[in-house]
Amino acid sequence: MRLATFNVNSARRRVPHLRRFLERHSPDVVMLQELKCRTEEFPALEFADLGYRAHAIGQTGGRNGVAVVARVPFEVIGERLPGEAEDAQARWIEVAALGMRIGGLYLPNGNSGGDEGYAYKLRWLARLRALAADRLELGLPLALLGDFNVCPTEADLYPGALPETDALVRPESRAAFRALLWLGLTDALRVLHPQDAPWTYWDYGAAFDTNRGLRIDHALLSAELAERLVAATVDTAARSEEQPSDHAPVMIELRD
DNA sequence: ATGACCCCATACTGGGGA
Repeated sequence: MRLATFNVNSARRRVPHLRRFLERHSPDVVMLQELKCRTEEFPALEFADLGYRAHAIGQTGGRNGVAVVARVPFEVIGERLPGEAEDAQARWIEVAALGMRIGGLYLPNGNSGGDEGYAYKLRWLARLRALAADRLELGLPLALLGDFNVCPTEADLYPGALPETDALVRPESRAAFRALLWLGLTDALRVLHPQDAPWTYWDYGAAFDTNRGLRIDHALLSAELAERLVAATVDTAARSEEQPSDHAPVMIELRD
């Protein structure tokens, strides 16, 4: 079975790209981020003829937004990350599918909004860790897929691509990411490509042609799923198309 | 970092992204 995550940077603009991705790889479940539309504006019917059903969590104002697109049955478990009252930002979706629990997430960037913007990012990471710990305690096979907005190590960005003060590489961001791994989660792309894990994001402009990117979209797997992991890839074809997202899809394959 | 991106919206300029 194949699971994927794709930050589309506008769901409506990226319908052709997502359709081509679905046709190329036939993933069973795809978690989307940065819909940049309201729930009712998500183009769910654009994928129905390919056999996919969708559930979107949009947001007013053209910000954030996450969704699941799947060709297998799924149940939506949650639409907001627990732990913070009145969090209006659409950054989390949890589904039950294929006998596992799948979290789709769009972590706050943390570079805007000053100190409070970065504090919100760190709180979000702590809330994510608490949720993951709970699901693991229940014994649920868990996959966390999404745009984490964290380069876990210096190997996860083109040298000098970001200043040391950037919220994607700051020590507190990386420590919070490691704290997720300490729960027993496996970074799928890194474990299968220990020396040469590919980027998942390239800034618009010359970054893709010169391959100066970042690895910020991740698939973290609980132990039983990591034992079934046979492939983890970045679909760079999606990034090389016309009018692409600045992210490429990350896909993992698990033994049935 | 953003003249040299892109996307959205209380739009013809500004905020957010990473």
